[in-house]
Amino acid sequence: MMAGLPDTRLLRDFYARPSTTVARELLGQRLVRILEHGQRLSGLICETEAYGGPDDEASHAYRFTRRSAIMYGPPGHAYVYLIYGMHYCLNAVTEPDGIPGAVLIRAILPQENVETMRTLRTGAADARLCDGPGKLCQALSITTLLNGRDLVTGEQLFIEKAAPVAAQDIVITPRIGVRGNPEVRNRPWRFIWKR
DNA sequence: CTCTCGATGCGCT
DNA sequence: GCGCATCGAGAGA
Repeated sequence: MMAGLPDTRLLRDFYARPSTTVARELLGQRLVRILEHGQRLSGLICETEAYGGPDDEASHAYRFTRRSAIMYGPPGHAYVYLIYGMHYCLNAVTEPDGIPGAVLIRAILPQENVETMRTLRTGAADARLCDGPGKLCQALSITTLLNGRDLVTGEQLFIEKAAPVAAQDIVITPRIGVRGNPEVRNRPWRFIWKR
């Protein structure tokens, strides 16, 4: 970025906080993907989930493995993984370096260059373009090629500060697809922006 | 609208 | 070899 120009990108300190705080505050922020040919795709984040470490059996970082290592590393990086052999999921790594955590981005409201997203998601109705973690990755052309990218300094994937979301417009529920003991299952770690 | 089910590759035990 | 932080198609209500 050019010195002297206003920078709206979320900075390292934003991510270096508890995962639940980051998950809540990511609502309303703008996820930006710059394609190889320079086209800018974006959408406002409207659904997130927080994931923890060894105290959270629903999290990949429940154990330290090669895949989950990134969640133990410095905040503000992308964690992208393949699920069910065909869909990708995008997370932002949270918590200070050494403390595991991440926020799964589950849905966005498409904003810029929606025509391109439609091309990447042929057959999907507009209302269904980006309303799931695998869907938004397909719409924004996000794959494991972007795993580990720095969201604070990178050029192809980052998050910009946008209008804050009022607390009254946020619905909080347990996370989707989580099994295991009820205490973990029922944690209110899913955040939805109801517009 | 709801429910069920198959696809498909890889990380981990 | 098992199971997955999912999606879309198809059936039924």
